[in-house]
Amino acid sequence: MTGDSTAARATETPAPVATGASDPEGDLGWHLGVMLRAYQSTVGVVVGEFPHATRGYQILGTVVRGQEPTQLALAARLGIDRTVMTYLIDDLVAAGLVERRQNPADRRARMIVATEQGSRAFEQLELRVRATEDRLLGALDAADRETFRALMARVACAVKDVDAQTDPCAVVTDVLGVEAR
Amino acid sequence: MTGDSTAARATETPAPVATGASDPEGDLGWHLGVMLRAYQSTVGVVVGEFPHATRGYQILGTVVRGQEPTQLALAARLGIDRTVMTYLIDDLVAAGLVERRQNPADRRARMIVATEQGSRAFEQLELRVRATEDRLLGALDAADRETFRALMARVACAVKDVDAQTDPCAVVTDVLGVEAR
DNA sequence: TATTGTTATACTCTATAACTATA
DNA sequence: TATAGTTATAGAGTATAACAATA
Repeated sequence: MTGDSTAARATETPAPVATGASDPEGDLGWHLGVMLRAYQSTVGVVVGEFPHATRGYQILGTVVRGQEPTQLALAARLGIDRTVMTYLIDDLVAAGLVERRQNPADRRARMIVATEQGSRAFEQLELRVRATEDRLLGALDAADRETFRALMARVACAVKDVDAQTDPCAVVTDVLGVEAR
Repeated sequence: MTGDSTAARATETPAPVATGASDPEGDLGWHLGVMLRAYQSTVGVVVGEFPHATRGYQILGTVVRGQEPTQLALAARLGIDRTVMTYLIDDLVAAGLVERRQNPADRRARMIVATEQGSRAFEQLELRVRATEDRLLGALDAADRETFRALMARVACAVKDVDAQTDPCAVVTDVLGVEAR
């Protein structure tokens, strides 16, 4: 539907093209929004069977990888309020995907670990999610896609560092090594 | 439900690094979330004087550039519900940044145009926003940053096309339904 | 006293539906 | 009948504060 809206633009302003920096290419915020909405409406559907869709998937993924085992660390990493994290974990536990365990080193903190079912479910879903992500990046060929993912990772990890919430994109090394081990 | 979940994945597993695809580098959703939160907490502060921060800024930018003059088109482009757009425009009008005008061709539709004040405010803010965005991409040198922005634009525009909400990233040339590219 | 997690409350944002005025 | 916009209401999501348990 190409609406030939005649006489759209009002009388005075003659040149809609704005100053140099004003090209849409530079609208990073808009690009981010578009991508996130697309992500939610595609990946979100794929992981829709999970308690909280993309967030449940991300939590489970972090847990399966053994990163950030405590609720607070999970919340910080995923940008979720700790009071919200309680509910999310509740639902993941109810679904049998993760478990709360006591940390002998710090009895205040709960360690979140994936159940067998949770690990399997995540493994299966992850492939589909990756495929969906790739389709999301369909405008790029394989090489550009990898470049994009790498640049994205660098940016996100640096940002994470700036925020100083938790460790940056440190590769997973050891789970319980926070205190013991 | 719970209870007899047998030894979920406890201390036995020494290698938390998961299967091939499971490296954090590939977690596009997490990267997107990190970036968006960083965007909101940096650019959002810069444009904090605007009625609705980043969204007000994005709306005003779209209007200043002469894209999507009607509220519905604005809403579709920015992924905002049309009932929400009413309030947002209300506040932008109250702030003297934009105006609602009658479209003589279709008296149902309102055309949103930027006021002088709005255009000036946006021009000034855009420079600061761009600078903030660049700081957000600080992990990348100038060349990588441009590459990233370009790839991002390609992805977002293709996604937009898939969603078929409105026209894709047509370069702004003319408001009157001239399609670029 | 500070921290982790939980709960309850309140607030913000968004979606749903109904209504108007135009087409 | 369908579309653009507005308004009102309800819902989901989120943050704030108070609390208990532990450090």
